[in-house]
Amino acid sequence: MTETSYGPAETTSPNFIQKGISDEAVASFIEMGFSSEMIARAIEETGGANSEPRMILETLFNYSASTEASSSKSKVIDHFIGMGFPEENVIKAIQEYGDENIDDIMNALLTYAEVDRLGETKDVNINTTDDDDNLYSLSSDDDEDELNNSSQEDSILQALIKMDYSREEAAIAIERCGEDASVEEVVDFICAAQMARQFDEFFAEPDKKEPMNNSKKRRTYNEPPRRERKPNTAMANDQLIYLPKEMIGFGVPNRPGLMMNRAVPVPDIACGPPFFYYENVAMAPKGVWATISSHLYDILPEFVDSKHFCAAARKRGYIHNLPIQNRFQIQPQPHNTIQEALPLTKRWWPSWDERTKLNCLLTCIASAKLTNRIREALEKYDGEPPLQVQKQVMYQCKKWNLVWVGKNKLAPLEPDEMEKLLGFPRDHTRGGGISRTDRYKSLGNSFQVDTVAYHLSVLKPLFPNGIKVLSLFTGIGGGEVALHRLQIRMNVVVSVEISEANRNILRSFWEQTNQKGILREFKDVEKLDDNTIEQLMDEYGGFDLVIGGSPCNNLAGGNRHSRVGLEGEHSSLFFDYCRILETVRHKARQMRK
DNA sequence: CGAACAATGAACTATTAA
DNA sequence: TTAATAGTTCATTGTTCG
Repeated sequence: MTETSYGPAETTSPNFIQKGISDEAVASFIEMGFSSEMIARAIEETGGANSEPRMILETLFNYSASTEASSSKSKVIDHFIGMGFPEENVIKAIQEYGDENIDDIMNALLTYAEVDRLGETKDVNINTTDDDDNLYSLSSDDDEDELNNSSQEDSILQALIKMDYSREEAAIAIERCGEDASVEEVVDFICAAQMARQFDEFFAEPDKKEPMNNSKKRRTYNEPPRRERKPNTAMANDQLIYLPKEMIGFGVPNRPGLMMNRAVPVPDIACGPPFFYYENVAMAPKGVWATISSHLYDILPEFVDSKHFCAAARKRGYIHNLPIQNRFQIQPQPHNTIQEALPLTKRWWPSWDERTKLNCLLTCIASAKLTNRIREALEKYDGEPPLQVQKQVMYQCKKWNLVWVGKNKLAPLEPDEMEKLLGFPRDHTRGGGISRTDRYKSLGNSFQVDTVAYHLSVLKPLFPNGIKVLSLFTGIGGGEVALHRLQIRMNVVVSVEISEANRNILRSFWEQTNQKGILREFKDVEKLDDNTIEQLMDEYGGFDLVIGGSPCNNLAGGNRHSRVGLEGEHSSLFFDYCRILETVRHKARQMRK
């Protein structure tokens, strides 16, 4: 990865920019995640100075498609890097053992990791090298209290911890699988255990079957501790759904734990068509997801953190009746770390800020005064500030998602950076008279496109001739952008969105991407009555997909004022989602007869 | 000038999980 | 304990447009 310019005054452009291709075009390719080398090659191949941006883009897509399909080697490399092994070790192992035998590579990597670890422990105090790469390699300094155990069992434990399993979980799994078990076996065990746990949690009925004072009742490890405080009585009889420790849903790319089938199948009554896809915040007040699930055919939510897809966290629950096999990612894939996604920040990132992922992108940003105060505080010190100061700065960085934009200079994300992290095209929310504040608001309330597209990708082979979509709470069109980037043709989109600014954004996206299908816009889900829905279905021949995430204002943790649960003023619109979905499904059944 | 709108910054707060 | 969290309200200042 070559760093080029970092400020408007710099004029050191890469060579290919002089060849008649506009800077903007090149910048947008880089924006999309293609490397300078690839772009140069694509320009060369499509006619040099005379090539058109469209042709270049097509060629670039072909590159990424072909590397995806033909190079099993790069796939294997990605696989192991995804597990958390350092890239250099992965390449070394593949050079040594080829890319065929996964087990051999795994064993080699474990050996390297072991060697590295022993090496590290010897020179613990020589940790303050100026090597920038240190920032981006996985740090495992926090394991210093457990040294000198080089048994196979321990190396497997280390590997599992590197894969982000908890020490406790990994240790239990190793114990159950026996000393001689391979890493794969242990991972399989953990996955099976996760599935079983999901199943148990969904079906366990603590209130009915066993009295709560039965202390023998086995508690799952992520069950919250019992409190003296009385639980919310409105929810006391509801079945609770617990959040999984690792928010990977039915699986995310490049990580272990991919499920081939749901632990709890979709009940017959909810099986498509039409398909539906519902989304909301994962960390809603207790009992909310149980209620949501009970209103959506008791389908178990899929909880996914978008940090597995991009450089920002976004913990969300999704309830849908889509198949889960053969999912794929949209291309080009987003950058995986803050430093890759925002390359201009890399230069200013201090070594004591170890973040590689941002926290959840919200609707509010930090004040300029705050970042200025931090700058003034940091300027007092020549080198690294004292630990206590570092700690306070990091607290603010994490709280407000600040990034380094200059020496001692922090700033909140710009709207275009949020667009990029969320998987939208550049300037998706720009123009059309929308204020900056409203851009933040709309973006903060949006889908993460790569995550949603991964789930929706299963629709591509099912609808080769395009689909008809009913999009509720459309917002800035996260679902539509996902479908577009999946190259699934949208024959009809009936969109319901209350905000005029957001409707404008979707309409201009529709025009800019030359959509041939019909875009029909409504304002208010509450006013979309059953008659209208049936008329629309008659007119268009039904819907193939009902997609939407209902308001989370009254569920979100950030809300100090009215976090009152699903019945809140805004969040209760969820019930309109249910009403509309059921109307569509009922009508669809009638139309099939 | 003055109304309307946009931006700013601070003070709010509690549930949940690890 | 620490950490995270698609947020709301309100006073104030800035900006635009007749």
